[in-house]
Amino acid sequence: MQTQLSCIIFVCMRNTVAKQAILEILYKSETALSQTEVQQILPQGFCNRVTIYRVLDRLVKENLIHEITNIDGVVKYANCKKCNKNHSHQHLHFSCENCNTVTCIKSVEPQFDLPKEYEIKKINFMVSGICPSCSR
Amino acid sequence: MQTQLSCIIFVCMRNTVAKQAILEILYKSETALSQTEVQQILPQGFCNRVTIYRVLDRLVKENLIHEITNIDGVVKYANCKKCNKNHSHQHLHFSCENCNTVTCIKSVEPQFDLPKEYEIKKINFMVSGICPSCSR
DNA sequence: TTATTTTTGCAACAAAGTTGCATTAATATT
DNA sequence: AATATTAATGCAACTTTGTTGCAAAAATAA
Repeated sequence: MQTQLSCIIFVCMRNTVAKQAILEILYKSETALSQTEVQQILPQGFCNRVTIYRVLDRLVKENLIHEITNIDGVVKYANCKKCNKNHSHQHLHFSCENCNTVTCIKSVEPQFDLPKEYEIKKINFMVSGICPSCSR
Repeated sequence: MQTQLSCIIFVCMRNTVAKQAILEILYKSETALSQTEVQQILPQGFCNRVTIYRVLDRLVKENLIHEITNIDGVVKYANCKKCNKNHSHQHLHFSCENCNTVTCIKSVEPQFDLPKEYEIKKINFMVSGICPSCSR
């Protein structure tokens, strides 16, 4: 099974209305979105909030989106449009205290060396402050 | 007012029993601790959990400890023993999926350049996986 | 068209964290 | 040393985020 949606091709997971809608929202969004924010964008009563959580989980597993834990602890999701193929997600994320948006800064990948005894599975590089639009 | 406690000198905040105990726990700990973990170390019924949250907040304001948002969204706190004087907290934190500990790796400070339009206030560099003790 | 398997909705729950307010404790003042 | 002041605490109630089990519905496969 293989289905085409606006920007990308995906396989494996069932192609439900909820999945299509949520994926489309994330691919159109310039910023990372939380479950709550996705729900606010979806038409009222479109689907249950648990469904949104579950769809987001599956999209992560399929490497179509990635998870970012914001500095306030809330998880946000961003599309993998310009992410590296290896899905390390080492790029920086900026969280604006003012407008409360989280943005992927895919051009900035902080470099570091960790002793090889550490087995790295996930990276979450988060910087918060005031974003360019809010600071002018 | 100025009081001496085991490792450091602090000013300003009232020197309560709860504060002393919590600060001491954090200065003796090799790993970052959550509110829940601090509570488990304190003697049973030592103080209310809300008090722990509030003491932790105040210790952060006084730059005696720093906040780390773990990859699972839970906030942990670590002492500032070997932190830079500027309190940027740019060092890496490692979260072990296995033993669920978060450790400051103060010797590793990932480097990056962000356009100056971004006003940086907080840094949260988090890497998760398997720590050395769990991987052997 | 039917069988199979995944997805969804619902209700209930859990964990982390916050708030308001009255009481208590620390510090400052006299 | 006694009292006044202000900060810290306890308690109860609440909010938000996220999770789980299970029956019903929807996708896909046969």
